[in-house]
Amino acid sequence: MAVSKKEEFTQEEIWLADVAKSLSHPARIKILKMLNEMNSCMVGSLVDKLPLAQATVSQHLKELKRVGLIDGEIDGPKICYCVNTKALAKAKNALDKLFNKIGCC
Amino acid sequence: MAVSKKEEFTQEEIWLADVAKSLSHPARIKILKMLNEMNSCMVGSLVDKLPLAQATVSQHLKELKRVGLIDGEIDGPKICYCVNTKALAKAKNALDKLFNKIGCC
DNA sequence: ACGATTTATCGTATATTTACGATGAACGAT
DNA sequence: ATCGTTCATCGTAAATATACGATAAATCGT
Repeated sequence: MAVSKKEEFTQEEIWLADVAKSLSHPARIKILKMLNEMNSCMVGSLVDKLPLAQATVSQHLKELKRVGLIDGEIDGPKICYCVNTKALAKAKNALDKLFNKIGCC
Repeated sequence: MAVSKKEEFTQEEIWLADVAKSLSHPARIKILKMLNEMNSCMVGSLVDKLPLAQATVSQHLKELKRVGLIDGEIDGPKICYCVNTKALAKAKNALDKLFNKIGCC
């Protein structure tokens, strides 16, 4: 795009769009599910179960971390990722609010 | 990307990611709100209230239509867009389900 | 039929996303 | 101190997204 017009919207709209963007790839949806289902949340475990290279998984984790949906905790040479339940709740509430608002035409 | 790996995920994950993608731009968030708030849902009315050119708004509408969140109804030379409440409810339920599933690590 | 109005589509430029191999940085173990 | 393990980052290539002006298509009114 020539220039982004995103800054012309409200902070709430920009933030919500950003959260949606972080959920806009099936790998990231799956990662969020896996972080909850698996005992271990090391990056290697995720890479093993995803059809993606380690570098790519790391990029997806970075995107989820960017919007705060997950946190990474250093554990020796490994890193344990986990869902940030607070951020998750905030996102859920905002999306619920949006969906409730837009009912019908 | 060299090649998309999206087809390696479940249909549910792909679809949910697609819905999230359609919500991943503030203009599209705003359009959904406006379609509900405004009496008229003609494209021209949307263009008037958005900081974007007509062609760009049309593109955003196309994206929302692609995933089924809105429908367009021909009304003479104009087109009246409205939210598809059924698709909206489906999206809301799927997102709720996802958010409820992923609690904590 | 003609002109005005409304919206979609085309063409295009630039930015961002997705993907991977290679490399680097941090740590534990020997 | 060195080696293997783990993960992030860099560099890069290709796909997709965003934005706009210009143009086409459809419709209504005259």
